[in-house]
Amino acid sequence: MDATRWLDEREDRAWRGYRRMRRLLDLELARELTQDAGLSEADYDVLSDLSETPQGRLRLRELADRMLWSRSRLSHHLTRMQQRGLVTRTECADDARGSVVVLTPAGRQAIESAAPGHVAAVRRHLIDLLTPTEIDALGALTHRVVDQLGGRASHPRHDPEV
Amino acid sequence: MDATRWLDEREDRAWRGYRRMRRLLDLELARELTQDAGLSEADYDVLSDLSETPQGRLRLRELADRMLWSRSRLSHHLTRMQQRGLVTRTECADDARGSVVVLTPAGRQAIESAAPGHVAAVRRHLIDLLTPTEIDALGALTHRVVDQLGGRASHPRHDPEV
DNA sequence: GGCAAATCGATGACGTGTCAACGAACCGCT
DNA sequence: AGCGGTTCGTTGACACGTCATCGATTTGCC
Repeated sequence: MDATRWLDEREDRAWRGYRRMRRLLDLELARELTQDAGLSEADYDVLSDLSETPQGRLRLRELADRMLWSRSRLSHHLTRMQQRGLVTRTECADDARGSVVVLTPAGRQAIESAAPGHVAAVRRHLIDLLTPTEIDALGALTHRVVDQLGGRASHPRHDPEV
Repeated sequence: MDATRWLDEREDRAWRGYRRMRRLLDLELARELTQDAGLSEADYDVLSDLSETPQGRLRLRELADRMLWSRSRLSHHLTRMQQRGLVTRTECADDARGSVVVLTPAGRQAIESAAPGHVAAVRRHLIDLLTPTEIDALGALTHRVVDQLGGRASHPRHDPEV
């Protein structure tokens, strides 16, 4: 019994479009970002999240959760960013296991000078191409999907089982 | 003159939602795919594109272009898939430089048994969560963005300049 | 207090993607 | 036919992500 409900024409169009947009948008934004600011998207996201905190500092675990990254990935990536002088690691006061990621002046400088161009690129290639209605629809739809996928769970879920 | 037009609340909601959905949806679909079919998303896409051709064969260049992959990436990936017996390489009749990727019976078997589950997952986590209006909006919006980014161009664009 | 279980972050091995470079073949022009 | 420029696909080195594992600590429970 092949009861598979394949995608109809409209669904297929949406799905293929989504995947294609996903790929092209990523390539282009990454390209402009490295070219204009010497940062990867990963770098940008780390710096961005850090700069949104009052102190420019976050517990490693907290940062990983916000970004939906594994701690391992973040740890590796921070090692590289640290070598470039964008962030530093500090001991965590209230938990001797933990470490705190801190934005360096150079890091803050980097994100602040990269942000305007990046936002402009996001506008140029996505936001400004949509109608207000579409913006709202996209916001609604994506959040619904995220909620359904359990947006709060950290990423490397060891399957809490049932 | 900091004339940067930052994202307003709605735009920000759409942009963050998109990125979060992108990440979570990918993780979940990849997880189910490996678990249920022993395939990565990359494997699935390669097999899927191949199986959509009448002969189950495509010029390497052609496949790379369709997938928006670099030839290098595809070549590396095919080497691995070939070792697993999912595809083979054949010489190209009308161009001695080229090679043709061919779906093996095992490869066809793999995609055919993986497809129903994958489509079901796409429905469960995305398509079936959207209203018909949203489906159409998503289709329209993504295609517009893709067109604007020059959807036809192969990926490693050596900037045709101007 | 004391002990098992869980959490935190780092690390090494490995799979995968990117980039630059290459040889081979094709194309267009003379 | 010959020659330069281009395209095809492969390869090796390197950057990045994942997974399993580890030591150190914290937490929960008795």
